[in-house]
Amino acid sequence: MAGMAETSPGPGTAGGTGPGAGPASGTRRVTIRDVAGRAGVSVATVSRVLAGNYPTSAAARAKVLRAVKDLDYVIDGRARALAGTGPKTVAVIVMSVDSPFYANVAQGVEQEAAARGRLCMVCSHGGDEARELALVQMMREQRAEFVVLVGGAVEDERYRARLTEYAHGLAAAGSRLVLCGRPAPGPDTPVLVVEYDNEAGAYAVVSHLLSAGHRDILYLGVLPGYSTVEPRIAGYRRALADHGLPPSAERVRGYGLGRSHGYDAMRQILADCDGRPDFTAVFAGDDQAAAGAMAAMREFGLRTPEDVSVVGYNNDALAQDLNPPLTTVNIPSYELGREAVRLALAEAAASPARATTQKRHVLGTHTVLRDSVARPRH
Amino acid sequence: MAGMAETSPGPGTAGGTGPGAGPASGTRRVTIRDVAGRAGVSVATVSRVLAGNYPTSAAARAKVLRAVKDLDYVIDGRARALAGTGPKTVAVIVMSVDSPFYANVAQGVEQEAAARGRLCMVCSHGGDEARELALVQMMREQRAEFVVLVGGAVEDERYRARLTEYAHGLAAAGSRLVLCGRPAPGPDTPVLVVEYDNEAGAYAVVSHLLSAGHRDILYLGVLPGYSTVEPRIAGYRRALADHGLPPSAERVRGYGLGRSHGYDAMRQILADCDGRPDFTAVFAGDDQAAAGAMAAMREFGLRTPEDVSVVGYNNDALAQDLNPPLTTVNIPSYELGREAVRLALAEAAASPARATTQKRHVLGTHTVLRDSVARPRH
DNA sequence: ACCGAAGATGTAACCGATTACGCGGCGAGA
DNA sequence: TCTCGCCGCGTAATCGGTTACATCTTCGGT
Repeated sequence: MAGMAETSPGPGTAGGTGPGAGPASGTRRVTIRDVAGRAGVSVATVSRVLAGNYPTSAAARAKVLRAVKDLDYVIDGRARALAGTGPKTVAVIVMSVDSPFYANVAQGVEQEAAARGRLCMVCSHGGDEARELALVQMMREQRAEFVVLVGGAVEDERYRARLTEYAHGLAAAGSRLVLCGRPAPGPDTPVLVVEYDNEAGAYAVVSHLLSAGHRDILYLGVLPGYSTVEPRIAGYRRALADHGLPPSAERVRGYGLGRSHGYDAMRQILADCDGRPDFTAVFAGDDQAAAGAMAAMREFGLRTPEDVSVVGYNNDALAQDLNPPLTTVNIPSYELGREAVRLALAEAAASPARATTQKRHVLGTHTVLRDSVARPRH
Repeated sequence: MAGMAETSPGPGTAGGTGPGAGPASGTRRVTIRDVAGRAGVSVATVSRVLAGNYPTSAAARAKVLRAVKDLDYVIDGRARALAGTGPKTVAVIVMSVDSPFYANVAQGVEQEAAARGRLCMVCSHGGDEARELALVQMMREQRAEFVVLVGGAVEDERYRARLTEYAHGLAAAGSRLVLCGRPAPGPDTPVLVVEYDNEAGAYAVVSHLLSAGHRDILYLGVLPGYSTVEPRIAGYRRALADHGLPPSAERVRGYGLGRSHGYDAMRQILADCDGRPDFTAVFAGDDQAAAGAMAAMREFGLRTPEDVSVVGYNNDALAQDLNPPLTTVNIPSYELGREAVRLALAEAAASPARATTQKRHVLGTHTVLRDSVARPRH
């Protein structure tokens, strides 16, 4: 099907049989009543034929289908939704679809939702809290089956309170809030959480640097209070400590993630030390920052990995095309999205009445080894 | 807040309307009638207060607002849509949100639509035609104000026919089809088109190579019949011809775009010529392919741009992080999305009744110069 | 020939909003 | 004091579907 076989006279040409069948003038929308009239049956029969969930005679079915085709009838999704049938919709709200991480998560949600017969809305607020709020409200109004909120945020008390309000509001409407890549705002909030282990990923990749012989490792990209960044720094610290290094070995520098922040921060750092860094390796908060840092180092004549080793975080597509290809931590962004949907659906099946529980899934990370790490010079 | 306790006797007790008044357990959704009951006014008043488009007394307004807050009432977007008010929705259908180009266009549509009070659904079919069809159908059912279809496609007769059917179907439902980055399927189809000048972009970047002294330029990345690729090859050919080179100078090789195709094709080519290429520059069909080609060349000991110059197409974010940074053709992907929305809305304002016209906008491209081009060796 | 079950279809009551229409109350002008 | 007009508000029709319930066949069993 879907083949539009049976070259029906296109909607433009559909003249044919009926009275005033030409869609050319009739500006009113074609309703189920029109179909019923043309087929000579009742609206109930039309509805049943179209839904296919009730026995109908072959004769009636044929007449209805014919009328539908003649009139080019398209059922009204909103009316159908109002009546309680039709496909459910789910929503995913991200900061921006430009970023590969968000895009991947959104893609995962989309795919899994589509596979389960839901249609999916992807919306973005560009970091604007007011817009985020408006989006959640809209999804509540649309009676979205659940809302996936993805990405980190600065976890201050005010924001946590807001999240709690979202969750309760959604729950009250029979819906659900799913947090993706960010922790729950509190223990009693009815949210579903799908996370990945930020701290462990950081621990592993820093351990990799340590076992390559590095002792002076710079962490690049601070974002105070940010829920995805703090654990990475914590993992960095724990790795250092576990290898017997004193706290004085910690070097945490540079504000912000993303390419330009990484670039600017590294330029500043290298300028301050006159091009002779006191570190032999860099752990960048994300791959974009790593790319920026590498660009800055190149400008100072520092080669990767001969002079300074570099590792990143995220395993963006770009990581493999840097020169040299970047060793980094893979986060299962796509799976994160799929899992969010699965979790929400499973939860809805388990307790259809009202969301009250909180569930949490943690997906694993792993470091992917490429060519940006070597043993330190000395 | 969102405390939702407030000892309200539960929605439904106010009017005592329904047969078998809801038992304590069945948490029915709170409707406008519940609000009216609690506020001691009629549903009309509630609606008017909430819409704010009709004079209401301060007393009534206060009571209604109070009841809304107490009951945590959220208006039903579907019912409102059915009644003909509420925000309109627009849809954008892409191949995948993973790809930077699609993501950018989607972002542009999203932003512009949001700025104009529409809510926006982003959906993707992974190149699956059946799914694309289903998506368009769904958007028709949702009565989307317009549907943006983005990206190239192989332009065979069958596909063109399909597009024509989409357009007519949407037009019949009072909606509109907007094509983004792809030509109209025919002159009489009611579609809106926003394109960028593929051919001119290719012409410009190849001219850049030519004026740097290159005479042996390889085009990499064929995709027969594909609407975005063919013009690039045409531009390449025209540039060569305009510089007085004979058709025999044309070298068009390699099937497919994307990183892996570029990598594989270049490996094959270099293997065939034993690492001694008969070209001094490469024009890759997109930046990803350029990245792959550069990786392959590196494996053969060929440096960019000292041994071979490289240019790409798209100006993906990745282009600036390749080593060396890639000279490429910028396409205004973000603007493409915004313009699609503007065009559709302008058109809808112009002829509210029924879409019948076809409009076309072409956005410009420009080449961005970076470090991947040098004068040829000899 | 009669009765009841099963099957197909029609009627009308929903779903939850918006809004045209009509009515009561109140202030102003005669 | 009696209208007239306006303002605020309630009643009910409407949007376009779904579906419980009633109705009308038709058919098999005895």
